[in-house]
Amino acid sequence: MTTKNIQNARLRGRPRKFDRDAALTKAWRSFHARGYDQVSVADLAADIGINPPSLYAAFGSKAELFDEVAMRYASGPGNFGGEISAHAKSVEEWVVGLLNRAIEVYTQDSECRGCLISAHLSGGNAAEARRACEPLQQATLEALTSTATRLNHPRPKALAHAVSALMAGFSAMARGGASADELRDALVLINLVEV
Amino acid sequence: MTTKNIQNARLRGRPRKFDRDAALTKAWRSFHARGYDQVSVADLAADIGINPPSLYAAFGSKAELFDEVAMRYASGPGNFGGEISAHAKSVEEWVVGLLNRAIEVYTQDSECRGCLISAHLSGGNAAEARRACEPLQQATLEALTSTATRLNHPRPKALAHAVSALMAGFSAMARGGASADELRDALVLINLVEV
DNA sequence: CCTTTTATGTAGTGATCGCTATAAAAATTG
DNA sequence: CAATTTTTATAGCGATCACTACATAAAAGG
Repeated sequence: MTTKNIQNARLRGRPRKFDRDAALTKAWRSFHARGYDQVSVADLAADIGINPPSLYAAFGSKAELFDEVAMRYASGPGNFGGEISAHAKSVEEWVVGLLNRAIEVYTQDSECRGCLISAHLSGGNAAEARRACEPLQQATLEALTSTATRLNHPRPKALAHAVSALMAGFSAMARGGASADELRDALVLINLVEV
Repeated sequence: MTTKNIQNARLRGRPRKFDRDAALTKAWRSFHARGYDQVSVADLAADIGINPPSLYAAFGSKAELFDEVAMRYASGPGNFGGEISAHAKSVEEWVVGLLNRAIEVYTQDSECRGCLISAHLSGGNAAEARRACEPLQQATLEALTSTATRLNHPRPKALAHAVSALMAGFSAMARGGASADELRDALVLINLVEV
């Protein structure tokens, strides 16, 4: 490590023509909207406004690009539960807040509906896409269990599975075209009991 | 219609080498296990034990084969809710019976987990597969609404959406590897209120 | 200036995709 | 038997896939 990898360190060669971060956002939207298998490398390159060799130089491969997109999503827009979980004072407040927020997030963008991770795990996508999403889904399940434990729920793992199932269900419904109102109407009928 | 299309009427040409019904079952298992996009026509033909031209002669195209598989599934193993809905005497009995049965069905076959229809709607599968599943999912939602109405639930559409979301969630969890016990433990924490 | 380094655009690679042209095989019909 | 009908297997179609070899362009270092 003789040369520092500081963000704005001027690199030697020809400067990159495109913004790597904006490219990741474009790729994310395509993957989220259509799914890993339905987005070709040519599609991605065209969306970003570059040619395939530039995409490979910047991201390695389609699978590695998806890895990066999925991790970015999981710690960004897909992590809406983090703050809610951290501030919740009771199981009821937590679960109601989380599920209502999920409904909002899953329906607010008409192109990118539902959860990117859930969609790529439950559907029939390529093995490399599922492999990228599995640890992220596992981390979410562990975070839910941890919060349920902190809030003194008697069965934290079962509650985490219940919340996870509901979020996956809302994601699937949202991707199938259900509106936020329809999902909210459904949610008010669902109670998660404490024993 | 001079010649009757009776099932066992001897047809003229060379007899078919394979059993069409057994072929549909093989195709169903492949589509269910791996998803429409991950199963090639060559895969299907090899599973059935025939060559691609025989598959096209019998089923028309990959999309039409999937159509037939999906409709067969929706009126067969995917229709486990029909009997439960017909016999239920109360909303609670109905919903609990339906969801427990869904957990069984979605986890009993280690290769074909979850719901074929839900998986192809929520994931990123080809447009032709989604198009085949949409009316089947819609029919299920209408059947749920109808039963909720018959059982005098005050908000039948909302309850149908809630039950549908839970089933889609269990399907996604099952496809992600959740066990029947984990899903049952989650289910006992979920109550669907009547108002 | 020249060298080095990195990114770029053109133009492909081999593999696989869904699908089919063609002719032989296997049955019924007359 | 020959004619007709349908299925079969072989072989390969054009299109698209993820990916890359190659030469050039654009920057920094010396």
